[in-house]
Amino acid sequence: MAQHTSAPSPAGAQRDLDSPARTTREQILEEALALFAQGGYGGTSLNDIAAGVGIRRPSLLHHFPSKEALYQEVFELLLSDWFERLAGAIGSAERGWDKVELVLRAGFRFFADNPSYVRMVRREAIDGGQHLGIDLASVLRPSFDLAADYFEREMQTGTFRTQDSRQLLITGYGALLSYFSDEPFLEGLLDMAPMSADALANREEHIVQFFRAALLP
Amino acid sequence: MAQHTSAPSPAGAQRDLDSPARTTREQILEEALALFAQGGYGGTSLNDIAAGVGIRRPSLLHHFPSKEALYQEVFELLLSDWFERLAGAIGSAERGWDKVELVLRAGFRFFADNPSYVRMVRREAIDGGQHLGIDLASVLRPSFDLAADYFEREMQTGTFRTQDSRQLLITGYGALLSYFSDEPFLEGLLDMAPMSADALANREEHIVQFFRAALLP
DNA sequence: GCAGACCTACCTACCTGTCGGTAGTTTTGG
DNA sequence: CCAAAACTACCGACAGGTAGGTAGGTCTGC
Repeated sequence: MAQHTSAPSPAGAQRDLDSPARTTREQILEEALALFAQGGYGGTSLNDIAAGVGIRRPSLLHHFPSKEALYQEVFELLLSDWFERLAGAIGSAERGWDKVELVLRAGFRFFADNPSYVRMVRREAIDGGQHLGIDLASVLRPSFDLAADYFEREMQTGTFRTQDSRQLLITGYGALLSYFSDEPFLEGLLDMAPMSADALANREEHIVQFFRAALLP
Repeated sequence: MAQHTSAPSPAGAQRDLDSPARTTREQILEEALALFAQGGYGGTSLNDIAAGVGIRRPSLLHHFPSKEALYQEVFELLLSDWFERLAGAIGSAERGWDKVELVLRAGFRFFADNPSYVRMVRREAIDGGQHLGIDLASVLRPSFDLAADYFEREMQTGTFRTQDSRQLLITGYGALLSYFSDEPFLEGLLDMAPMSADALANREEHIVQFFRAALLP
């Protein structure tokens, strides 16, 4: 809330031209995202983040009042990116299985593009939102309920097999997120790097095919 | 290694009679499991663990040489419990879907009985085994490969639908673990407590039914 | 000249692990 | 049989290190 909207740049003028010239604030957010995702809240020090940006810790604290405030802002950025990216697929006019596949693929690709997001969300889901002012579950709950309603409607018309829609969503959540959040572990379980283009294509097709088999009568 | 083999008890005499009278060492392991699962390695201090047992930190370090050694022993205990509990289901003589259902249910119930185990494993999977001498993936890999072989054989005989067996296992892993590891998050997403008997029964039936639908032709 | 960005130096709180010592029990040997 | 020796379990105090956060000064660009 109360977006500072990139304080230093005059009025958001030519931002696309000098895109590599990010403000220090943006660099901090970027570095913080990567490190929080990698090491969690407690496992990441402000020194690490500052060093990654190339400044000292007090300079970082000039841009953000505290570690917790920085973490919250990273998380808010994450959530707004998430909603923005999935809005198209969710709001699409498709029906039945086509829409599910659309959302599934959009989610998968978003997570593949932003594995750090997945790891941060997963950590927060495990911890139960200790470092977060906002409650992750209450933010996601409206979408969750809408999705459950969608499945139930399609089940009643016979488009999908009848089953517990919320359990289905939880399973989908687990299938989508686990691959990215547990990538360091899967790395040792598979013969190929989980984030390679080939492996990602495999995974996406499997998920789509798997859910189609479970949903269509 | 170099097992001390329960130093205090004289010669392992009547251990079953005074089972509630656990040794301090056992109490430490128990408390450490709960706290490591809840807060992770970095988020748990030896003071917290010692306080939970009712002793001071130096006394705890009398029983374990270091925090890392304690963590490793907790994890080894976890893994041996895991293998012991699932050995029956995995070694069963059943074939085809019946065996999959057996293992699925055995795993589910083991995790339901030991949610702390799931949370510790999940944290380790995310972190990639930073605090562990052993590598989780290499320990689990033989079972993983055996399971993949099993699925592939059953697919070739037409018992199961043909699909990527390793992707299938990863999806099963995600479906089973996520429910327990992310319980604090799911608590806010559902209307019932995820670990209540009703909710657990729901979840178990969903998983079994879901995988049956995806596997059977 | 002044505001924003950055710095060094410092503070307090907390962490793990060690040291020296104590009380009580077990082992040993004469 | 019993006292000396050894061992177990515990503790308070401390050392060394790192964390987040603050105070105050310097530099730079408008």
